[in-house]
Amino acid sequence: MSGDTRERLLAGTIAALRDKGIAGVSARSIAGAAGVNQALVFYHFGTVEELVIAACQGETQVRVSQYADQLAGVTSLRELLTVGQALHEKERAAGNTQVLAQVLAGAQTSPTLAEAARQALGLWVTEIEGTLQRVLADSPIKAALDIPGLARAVSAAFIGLELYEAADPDSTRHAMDALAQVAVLTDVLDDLGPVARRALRNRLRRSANR
Amino acid sequence: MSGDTRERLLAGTIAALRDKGIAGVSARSIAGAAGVNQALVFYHFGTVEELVIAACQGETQVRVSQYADQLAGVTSLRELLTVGQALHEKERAAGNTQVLAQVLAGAQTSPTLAEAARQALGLWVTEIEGTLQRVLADSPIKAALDIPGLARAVSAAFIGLELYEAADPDSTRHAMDALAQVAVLTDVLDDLGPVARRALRNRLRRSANR
DNA sequence: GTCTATAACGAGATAGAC
DNA sequence: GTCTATCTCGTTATAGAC
Repeated sequence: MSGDTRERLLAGTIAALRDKGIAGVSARSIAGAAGVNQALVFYHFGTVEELVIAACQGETQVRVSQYADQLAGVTSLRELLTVGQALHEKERAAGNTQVLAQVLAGAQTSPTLAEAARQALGLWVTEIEGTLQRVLADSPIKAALDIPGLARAVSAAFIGLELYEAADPDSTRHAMDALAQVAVLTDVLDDLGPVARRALRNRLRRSANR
Repeated sequence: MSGDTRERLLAGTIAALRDKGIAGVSARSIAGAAGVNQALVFYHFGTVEELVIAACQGETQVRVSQYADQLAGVTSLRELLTVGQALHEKERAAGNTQVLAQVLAGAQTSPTLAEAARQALGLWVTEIEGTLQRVLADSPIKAALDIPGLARAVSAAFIGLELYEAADPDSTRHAMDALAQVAVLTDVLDDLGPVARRALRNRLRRSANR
């Protein structure tokens, strides 16, 4: 039953990454979590690193597509933040953002791991970028913002928050709340009257030229 | 020459953490980077983990106090972002934010490492929080924001960006630029005329009550 | 495809000479 | 305080029985 073993190993890798971090993953810890023999890691994936890469890719694809529908329904920045927070909660429980964060930490050492992390994060970035583009389509602040860059900043910020949560859960909750307030602020900006709107546009033009 | 060896080991730990990540640090790799005998790790610090904790604490204290002066001179959010970017660049070159990120990644496994990361990040958070408080003292957006939470979010975001940079340097640069634009936006908000200012205040009050 | 056994090596940590 | 030598264990990875 080869297919089943492969799946078990992939799931076991996610579990090991989540529970022990990048420094704690090994063929043995993965096999233990998967409930299979250690040698099968090498039979099916060649090296531990290849297995980690495969698990990270597969998991991220599943997760991103799972949230694509919800993100497609978002119409404001505040809604986006709400979805983002729900996402963060679920991901935290399932431990998948942790996986991304740990692979990213491991990417420091290994170029192949770095490439895998880049691609996995790229999936999230694409999704967020599209949503931002749509949500801000009619906003006066759109012209002032580099949306692709913003999507990348948001993605990176979530990774940082995920890591931070392990060290200081209370602080992380505060941080999430603060981000929600920032989103409200931009909503307010979006919602100004025509006079303020014009002032804003001028002010932005001045800033851009400096 | 005990003091010297301790220093070498602490510096070697930073270097090892920077170059090999949390998964790659070991008594041997640290001793190699420090140019001392492997057994001295245990003589001076008991365990590898204790050494990592000591190095992280010491390095962060030095770094934070090094930037305290610059942060004290900041008077606007945009300036803060500029200082932040310069800080990020220098830290990147010296590899110290990396150290924090890697320790944070390792904090998943070890409660003692988690505590060390919490304290180290707390030093940055305190500094940033104080600066934000000062910079936003006269701002209409101050009331709408949870500044302690914001300081934590900013700190976590920088950690995420630091990790991201290893995997995708170009994207990270874009993200940093986008963040600078967001700061400009808040500066604009700060700089509105009295009419828009009042509208903003009302709008924020409504948002807060929802 | 899956298992056991094992080779080869690096890890943390300690004992003891100097 | 520093070194060498060593113990014990966990690691990757492979060979070969089933």
